[in-house]
Amino acid sequence: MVTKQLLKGLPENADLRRADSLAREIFSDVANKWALLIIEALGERTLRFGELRNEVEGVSHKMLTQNLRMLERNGLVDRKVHPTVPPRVEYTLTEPGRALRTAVDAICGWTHQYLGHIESARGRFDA
Amino acid sequence: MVTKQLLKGLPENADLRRADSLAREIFSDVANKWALLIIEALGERTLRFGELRNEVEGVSHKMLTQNLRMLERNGLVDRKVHPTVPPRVEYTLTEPGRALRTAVDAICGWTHQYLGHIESARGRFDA
DNA sequence: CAGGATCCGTTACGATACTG
DNA sequence: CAGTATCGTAACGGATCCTG
Repeated sequence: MVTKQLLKGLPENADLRRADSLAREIFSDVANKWALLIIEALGERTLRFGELRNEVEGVSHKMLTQNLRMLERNGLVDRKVHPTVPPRVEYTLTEPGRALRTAVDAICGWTHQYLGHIESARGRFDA
Repeated sequence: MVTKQLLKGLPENADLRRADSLAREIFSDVANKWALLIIEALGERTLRFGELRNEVEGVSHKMLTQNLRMLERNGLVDRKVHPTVPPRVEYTLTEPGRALRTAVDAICGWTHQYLGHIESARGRFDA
């Protein structure tokens, strides 16, 4: 997908190329720090905007809304607005979102597993 | 890891907080589009700089070198320079790199699996 | 409380030119 | 061929304003 397909521009591959560019687009959306951290923070829970802001350490108001809109647009999170005052907006991972989360979990697990390994690699490189 | 730890600044948690910030740093390094695409492109193979540039579609010379340095520094890729002329530089995933690749594979698989799902979600959202 | 809009500095990125 | 350096532009991202 992600790597180069050796399509020679044959007409019958038109939809294949379209799917490929769509996949690339989705990958670009999803493969960014804040999106992945938000997905990880949501987990199995339903969280309000403010709660999410507390959970995802370091995220700004702007980045949170921006990424939440993107995730909602791609159908990874469900956004439920309660028409109260003050407003209450809850976010939950959808099924595709939860499916992606298992991959994010793997990355988080990997990070911890190789923490020491990476730290010493850095030490060697920086010398 | 990634989500907020409720550490109250107790001295005995100093190293825990350090590990956490390191984990965050690594996560930020790794959770970016180009890094993940490079890891995916390398796979089990050993590739030269130019080959990698062809495999990772759309990557610029600059982004490729920049991300390769970063991955090398973190010990995810091994860089082997052959002292010939013209120079020949080969890149290979290390064991930690291959471990991370399984997670990247999962994301790629996910992308394809939910492609149609996401496309229709977008259609609904944009309406 | 959620979130849009604006301003503004910082970084990412591509293009180009130059070295061993 | 691989890599560094520079430069100009575009996108990112944070702070701060305002609205329902």
